[in-house]
Amino acid sequence: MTTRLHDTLTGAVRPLEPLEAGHVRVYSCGPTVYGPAHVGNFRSFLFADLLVRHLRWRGLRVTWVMNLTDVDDKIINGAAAAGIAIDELAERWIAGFLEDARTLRMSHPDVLPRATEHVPAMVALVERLLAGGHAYRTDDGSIYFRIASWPAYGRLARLDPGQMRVGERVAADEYTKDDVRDFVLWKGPREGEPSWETALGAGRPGWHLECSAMSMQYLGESFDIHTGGVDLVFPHHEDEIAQSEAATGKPFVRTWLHCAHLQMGGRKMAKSEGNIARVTELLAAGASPRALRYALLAAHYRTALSFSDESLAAAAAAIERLDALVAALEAYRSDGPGDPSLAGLLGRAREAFGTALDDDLAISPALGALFDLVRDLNRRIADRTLSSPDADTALAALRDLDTVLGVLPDPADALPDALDALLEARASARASRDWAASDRLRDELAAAGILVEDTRDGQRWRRAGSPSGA
RNA sequence: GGCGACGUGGCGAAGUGGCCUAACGCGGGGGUCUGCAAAACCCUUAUUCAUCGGUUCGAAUCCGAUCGUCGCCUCCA
Repeated sequence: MTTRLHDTLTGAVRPLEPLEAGHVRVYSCGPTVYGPAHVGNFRSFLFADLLVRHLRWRGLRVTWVMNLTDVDDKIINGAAAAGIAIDELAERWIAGFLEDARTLRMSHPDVLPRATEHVPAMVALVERLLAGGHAYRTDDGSIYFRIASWPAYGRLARLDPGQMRVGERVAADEYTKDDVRDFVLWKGPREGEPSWETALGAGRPGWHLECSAMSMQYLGESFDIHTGGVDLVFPHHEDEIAQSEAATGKPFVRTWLHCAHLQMGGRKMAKSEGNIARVTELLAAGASPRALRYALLAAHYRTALSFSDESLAAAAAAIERLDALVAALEAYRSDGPGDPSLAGLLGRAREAFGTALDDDLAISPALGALFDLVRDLNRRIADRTLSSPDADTALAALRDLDTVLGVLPDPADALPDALDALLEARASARASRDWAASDRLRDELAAAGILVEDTRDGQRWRRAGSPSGA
């Protein structure tokens, strides 16, 4: 069984065949660190995370690189507005990004290269393009890529360069270039902007350049998968292909993966639309991190996903269902002989789950398989057909699937002594059938975020997940 | 003006020629269990897949038209 993925360039769903057997190289366009990322940005990061987790779960080695764009117009403007250096602004929001990523349980990329630390590699790339006749200088010290020198331009985005409405919504460029469609590789020095002294002269790199230079530095001139949001298809990735392939003469990326937009209020979530939600704000409003992760992951990556209070609440409820099962399995005790049907049940669930994700990361049927399993396990718990070891086996199976999803609660950590004492007090109150005391202690624990439930195995507890921003 | 995606129950979302009188999650209604509660389980909640027409023995799934929504062509995940 091989994972199949939809490639934007060819429009086909094809089996993933890594250039190096057993080792997949993945590059993901990361954040521009001029402010906090919104959850729409995180949809694309988490979809890449899902991809990486799934490939690793399938036993493949994955090298995952995600860039940090720490120099561009927005950062320059933002730093100027705040009266600080661009480095300072970038540092602040890199820290913010990493914090949000941790909160949302995103796997840590193997490399998080920063653009400002890779200027020499970018300069070298531009030199190759100049030497090959694919780039030219202008009077202000800028260097542009000559689209006319690259006939394949427009293939990724399926745009006909002749039909492009370039310039219509863009004021006449302040830089002078031969053709309005040419894109900048290197921006000449300007007053008040950071500048690097390089073999190309003074200036700073254009945005598209960094991804080509850094991806090729860490993953090779040809690599397996490149991910990003659909809004990067044009011009960003189109330009990356042109400058990379024109420089190396080799195919740049084998498979292009693009996730659709996260929508809020029926429109794409975007700062310019004013309809954004940020991780820290949502958490402050009471959202649970795992519910947020689930909400961003729960629809197929190539379909628009709507985000709302309702979707977050639904995600929180789904997470609660998983939490309740985990708590039930952890508390389950039975000396019974065990359930002979369990192994088959778990095997079929894993099979269905994996098969779904192999099909271009089809998350919906994968979640369907997961929740079918949840119901079947709950039934067995209610019917008490499982043995204690069976419960452990089932829990391990759930945790195995969760290697990919990353939404189950952490293994129950110890409670503070004070709360532990309340639990014990409640247990003895129940033993003496002192319902008033028992109920009062249950309320106290609930107020402390601990949900207590009574079963024939005695009372069991779990931490309350914050049910969305209710 | 060009290119593209999509329209499935109260909401979200699978399914792309017969096993679909349509998965899964959320929500609603009824029930079981329970000291109470919670959780869980059971039953129920679309004879229907934007509309119209066509192809086919057979269509949510293919074709055409119409209406509607969203996205890209510009910084953008």
